[in-house]
Amino acid sequence: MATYKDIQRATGLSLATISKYFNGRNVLDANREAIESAARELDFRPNQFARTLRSRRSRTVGVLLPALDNDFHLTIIAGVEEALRPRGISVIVAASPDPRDETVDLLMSRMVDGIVAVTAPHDVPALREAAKQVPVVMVDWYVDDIQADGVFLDNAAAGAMGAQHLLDHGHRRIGLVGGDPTISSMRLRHQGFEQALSADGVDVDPTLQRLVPLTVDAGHQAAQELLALRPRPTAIFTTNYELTLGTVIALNDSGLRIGKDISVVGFDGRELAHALAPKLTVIVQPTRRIATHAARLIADHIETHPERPEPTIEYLPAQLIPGASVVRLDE
Amino acid sequence: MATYKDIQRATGLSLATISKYFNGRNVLDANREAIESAARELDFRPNQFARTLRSRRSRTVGVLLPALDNDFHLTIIAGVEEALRPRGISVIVAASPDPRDETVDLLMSRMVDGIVAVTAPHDVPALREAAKQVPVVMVDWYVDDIQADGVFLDNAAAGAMGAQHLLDHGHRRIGLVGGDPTISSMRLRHQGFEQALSADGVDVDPTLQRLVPLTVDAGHQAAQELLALRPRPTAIFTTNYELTLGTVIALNDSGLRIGKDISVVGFDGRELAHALAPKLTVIVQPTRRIATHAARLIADHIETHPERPEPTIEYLPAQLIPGASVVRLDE
DNA sequence: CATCCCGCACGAAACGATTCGCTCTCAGCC
DNA sequence: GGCTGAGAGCGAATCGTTTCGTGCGGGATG
Repeated sequence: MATYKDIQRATGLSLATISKYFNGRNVLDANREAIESAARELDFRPNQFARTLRSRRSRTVGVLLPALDNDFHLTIIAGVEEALRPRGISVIVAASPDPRDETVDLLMSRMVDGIVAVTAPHDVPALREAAKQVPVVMVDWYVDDIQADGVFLDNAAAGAMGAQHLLDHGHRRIGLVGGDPTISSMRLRHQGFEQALSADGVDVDPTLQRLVPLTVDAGHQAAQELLALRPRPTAIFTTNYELTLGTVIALNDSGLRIGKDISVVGFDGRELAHALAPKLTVIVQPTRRIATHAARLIADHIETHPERPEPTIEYLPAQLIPGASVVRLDE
Repeated sequence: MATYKDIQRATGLSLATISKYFNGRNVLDANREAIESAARELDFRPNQFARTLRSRRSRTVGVLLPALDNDFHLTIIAGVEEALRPRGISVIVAASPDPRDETVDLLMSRMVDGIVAVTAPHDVPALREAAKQVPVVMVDWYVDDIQADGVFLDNAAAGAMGAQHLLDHGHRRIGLVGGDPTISSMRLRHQGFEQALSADGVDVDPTLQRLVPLTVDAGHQAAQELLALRPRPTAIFTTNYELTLGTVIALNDSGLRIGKDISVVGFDGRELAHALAPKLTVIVQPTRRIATHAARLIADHIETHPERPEPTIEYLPAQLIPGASVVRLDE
């Protein structure tokens, strides 16, 4: 690998000038050309590690995740990488299911210039520290008392949207398969759901609700329980993709026909929704755009280094993709 | 951030000794304890960049991908990261849809210790170069004439498996929705399919085959074309997830009932397969295990540095997950 | 015409580790 | 008792950049 020294030998310029060139600062036209041709000749690329060591900037951002086993998290990585690549910023992935802070430390020891954090609560102390040193953007999971930007789905509105759609079709006895309320997004979707019911004068009935871990199996079981109730709910709303999947499987197994015998509004999984017959009506979040926004916030911070204005929190709206899984109930 | 110098100040040891300790080499017990307590005290973590600059080892592997928009690629990232995390190796993601080699160069300039390459043909020249400098493991896409390990699905067997399952159920007129044969995996699945037919004495009929780009829309259209044939194929085999999705949608739209009026064997998408009613019979590849194997090969190379034995190529078997989408044809 | 800047270039000192020779100690052995 | 060699420590050089403090030449200014 060629170094500045090789370029120096070829051009006669000082290392400082060469450095300037590669950092986009002004250099005499003649020198610029000399450097460019030498660099081309030598197939030169600046050594990132030397750069980072000296300048303490790595042009790398870390994506911090609790796990890597679901589509949401994977899509976040993809979106961030895609948004940052054109700016010449690399992405380093760090995931940790176990409740230790060392993952954040790992990123910090790699001198990331910023962190996109889809974090679970256990990482919070280290993350709070990290946020004092580099820009942090929170995604999906809300954390209090932290100097960080955030990009979130408007979860309450998403929950309300699902409920409202069912209410508009005449449903009053609506089952909910929701997630553990210690997860902020799940809590908010649940709240939105209940508020929409109340606003329409429908009593909130806790026996129709199941708040469970975010797995297919848990969703499956929760849906089975709801189906066993008498009278049965006329509709089920699920607030997470895995739960939706479990619910759909439970309904198929039960012999009930979605969109005929029972109505369903699912969450995320546009592809799945489209492939089912009848197509599933779902609330989808703009995951890719969430990632892109987060990446943009980070990149802006990195490029305009010192100034750190007040944290920005963005809420992106969910969207209802109509299928044929909701029956209109005539009174 | 504390440095070796701070530890030196605290312990009175030389930098060389401290370095030894942090590289797992032997140090007197007394010194070991002194360093450990000083490090704890100072919350010390060695600076990765200084390390890498000097030692030319980064404890980082690059994952090179043509895109980040499908489940296979994302799962590869996840699997590699998960397998490497316990070994203290980080993952850096590089994706590039456009036919330039600079992505590989990016990884090399980040001094990755190895590359897991799910690459498209355009990256090949740079990748070949890279393979001379660091261990490379190819995944999914086969590349000739390269000094690299490989982990692949046994694609021919997978293709044969799908065909055989349909043959065993009495199907003779089997439509194929397959992928562009310039993609090695697609070509092999196709070949396996045809060989299974021939071995069973069934003529290969090109009019029943559609080899198209790997998108839902292309699959949708290909399936529509097959359905328009007279006589209609009694079964369709798809050799890729996106194609499966498109085919299922086309079948639903057509009003034909999968598992009654027509049989289907899909590819990948275990979740989707499970949620459909009736469940879809699919051939699935062990994507996560492919990633894990690739990661292990890389890690082994990294940890036993100098020796580079003959390339290892591993083939992992696909698995047939039975659903209820294949009818038994009685003659 | 002397003066003041401004834009660039330059040499040298970091950045924080690893590594290359050496030196020192001490145990084992004939 | 002297010789040998293994094991561990040490100082100094080094990796490839960035950055700081200067110096220099020339156009604008009064």
